[in-house]
Amino acid sequence: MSLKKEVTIYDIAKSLKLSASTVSRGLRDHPAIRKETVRRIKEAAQNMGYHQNPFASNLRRNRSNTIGVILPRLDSNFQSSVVAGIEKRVKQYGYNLIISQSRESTEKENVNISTMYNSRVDGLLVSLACDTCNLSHFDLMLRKGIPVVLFDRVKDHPDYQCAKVIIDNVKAGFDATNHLIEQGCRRIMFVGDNLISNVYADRKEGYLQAHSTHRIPVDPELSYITTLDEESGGRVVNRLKELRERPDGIFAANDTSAVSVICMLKDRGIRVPEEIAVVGFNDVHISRVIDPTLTTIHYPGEEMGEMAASTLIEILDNPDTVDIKTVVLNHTLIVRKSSLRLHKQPGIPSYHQAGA
Amino acid sequence: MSLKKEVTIYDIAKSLKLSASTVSRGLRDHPAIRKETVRRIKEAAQNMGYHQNPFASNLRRNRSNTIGVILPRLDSNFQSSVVAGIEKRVKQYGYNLIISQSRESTEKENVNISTMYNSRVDGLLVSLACDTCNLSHFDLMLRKGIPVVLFDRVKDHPDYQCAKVIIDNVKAGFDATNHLIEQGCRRIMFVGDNLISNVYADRKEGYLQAHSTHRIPVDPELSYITTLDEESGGRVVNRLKELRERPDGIFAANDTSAVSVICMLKDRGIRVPEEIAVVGFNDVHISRVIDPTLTTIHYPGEEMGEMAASTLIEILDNPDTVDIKTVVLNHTLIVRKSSLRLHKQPGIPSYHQAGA
DNA sequence: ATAGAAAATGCAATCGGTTGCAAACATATT
DNA sequence: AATATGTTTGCAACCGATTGCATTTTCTAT
Repeated sequence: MSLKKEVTIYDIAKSLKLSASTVSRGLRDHPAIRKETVRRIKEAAQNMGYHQNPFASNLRRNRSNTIGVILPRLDSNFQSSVVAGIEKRVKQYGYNLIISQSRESTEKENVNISTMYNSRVDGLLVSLACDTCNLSHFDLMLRKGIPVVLFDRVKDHPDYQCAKVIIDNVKAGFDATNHLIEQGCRRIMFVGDNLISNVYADRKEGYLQAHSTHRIPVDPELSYITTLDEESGGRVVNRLKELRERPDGIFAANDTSAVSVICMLKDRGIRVPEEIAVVGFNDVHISRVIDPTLTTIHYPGEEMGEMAASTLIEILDNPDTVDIKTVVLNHTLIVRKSSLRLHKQPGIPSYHQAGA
Repeated sequence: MSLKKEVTIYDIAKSLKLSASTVSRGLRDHPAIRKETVRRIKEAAQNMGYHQNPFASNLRRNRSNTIGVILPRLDSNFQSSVVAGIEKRVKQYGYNLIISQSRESTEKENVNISTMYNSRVDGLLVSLACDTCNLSHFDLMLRKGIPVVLFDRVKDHPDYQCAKVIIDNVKAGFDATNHLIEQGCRRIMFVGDNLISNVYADRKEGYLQAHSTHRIPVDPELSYITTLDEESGGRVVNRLKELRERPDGIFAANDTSAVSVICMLKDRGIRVPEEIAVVGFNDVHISRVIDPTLTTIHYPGEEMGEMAASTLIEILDNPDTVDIKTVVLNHTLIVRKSSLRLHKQPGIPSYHQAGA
């Protein structure tokens, strides 16, 4: 297929009457090579159009310079901005990225791990599938000492420590629910996905804690678990009919669901926030566009991606000295119209725009 | 770092008292190897936990089994669903994926191409940055015979044929504009991004053609070029004030912009669609959620990704016999409320839900 | 039983860098 | 001038799989 042969370090060596080792070292700025020689080598490489062959290099060094990413889905607003952040940071440090989606299935996750393993990734960045209940399928990696950094959807491994980048979902769930309570809601529905996932379990925990802080009893009937997709609103609204008493607030654990809920409530002629106040989670673009605009928890996807990537790269660069940490990023409650039932109070702005 | 050494074909060979060549051939089902031997080899490989070392293999075969993807941004609804489609198809055929974003800059695009070249990708899938006006930075790849498949945002190369996967943007622009005209609009504003990009230029061409078909004069003042981001609505609405006569319809060349426009129009108390009808492009989720729901052009992102990947893989598998083709996917006009100014006519449903 | 063909396996070179260690060269010290 | 010390460079053995060609084994036909 290709006509021209690739230029190799041997070609450079020959043209400069040096050995391949010297060229190899020169190109990587090895201190033992004289500066002048390094200059000549790099100049020749430039002129001859040399490109390092990563396979040869990786084969010898037993390293791939590649980081693998496994996440539930790429076609999600939030997750793709995380990937954008990862890509940005990883490129900065000269790593490559290979990406695959688990489509929320532990089984596919497992297949992806094998693929990543076979591609000899140096490290892994993972946000777990919804129904992943333990990390045993990562043992293959972990036993080999390949670092795994988890972000957003995380779990603990009984034997290995993994670095994590998360937000405080309990606190965030608390903030969301607390806000609804302060707005006068007393029967608040929680809409979450699979509680195996830390994000939903923790958000629910925060929901419960807010109730107990305010000494408001929790009606277990008001917790509703369902796939938080674009159609979830219909299911939530149907569920309302089955309840003995209608809720006056809904805390949905993601914006997609919250938005869908608002649409369906409006469809049924239920006023938001007057009859039912709604709070979502994620602060994706759509929450600023829906009418009424959606009160939600903001957390920084791109930053989370960058942080996860930095954390992994730090581990790769200092495999022995670095300590495995958990980074907790800040979240913010963004109050918009979907939850505002009180008149504005002086000094308390009723409407915040999301930062940046 | 890693404790256990990897199992190699030499280990398998030793345990079976065969040569490494036979093992290598056996694992790849070479016809010269006796079936029984193949079975034994594969069994041993399985038991010993053998994983092929792709670097050794790639080094020798001068192939990477990796496909590179370059696109403007990952954190876009549409583009991430394209990637989802690519990922799905590429995995099916046993290829790896490396992904990078140009962030709409030709310069970054160029850097990405170099990186991809250095990683020795077997082929490239590209959606061009907005300001990319020619394909000369791909010469490095093309001269080496590395196939490049373009999707969505495409261009022609004077010397090399590249396969393409697109929609008929002229026709789509026509459909959108034609619909507005049929709804009674006579002064239709076109909002597009950089006309260097085929997608915007073609959509505008369709806009013009629709006018000429209906013998409606086009007021050049009504074409407005701006970055089609989440803030574009403000700029569009400001622009309205500068016009001698206000438009009665707006065709925005993507949904993000159309949605932003609707929000800003509502803000100013201008009724949609009664005073100004709006049509968008892409049919992203948000267009079903905004009030009024957005009339838009639907086109299949995931399918486009799958198609682009299939096309590339076909070229890779038959480098000599395959012919370089352009695949044109279907688009559909999805009529929703943002453009509906006429009373419903019997037999013509006024509201379509997007398929699937 | 045996030549000749066909099938199965092995040898050894190769892909292109990397790296421990030895060798060559340069400079400093006495 | 000779020794010691430091600086540069080269040798050669890898890393693990692939592949053209030679060799061995097995099968077929006479």
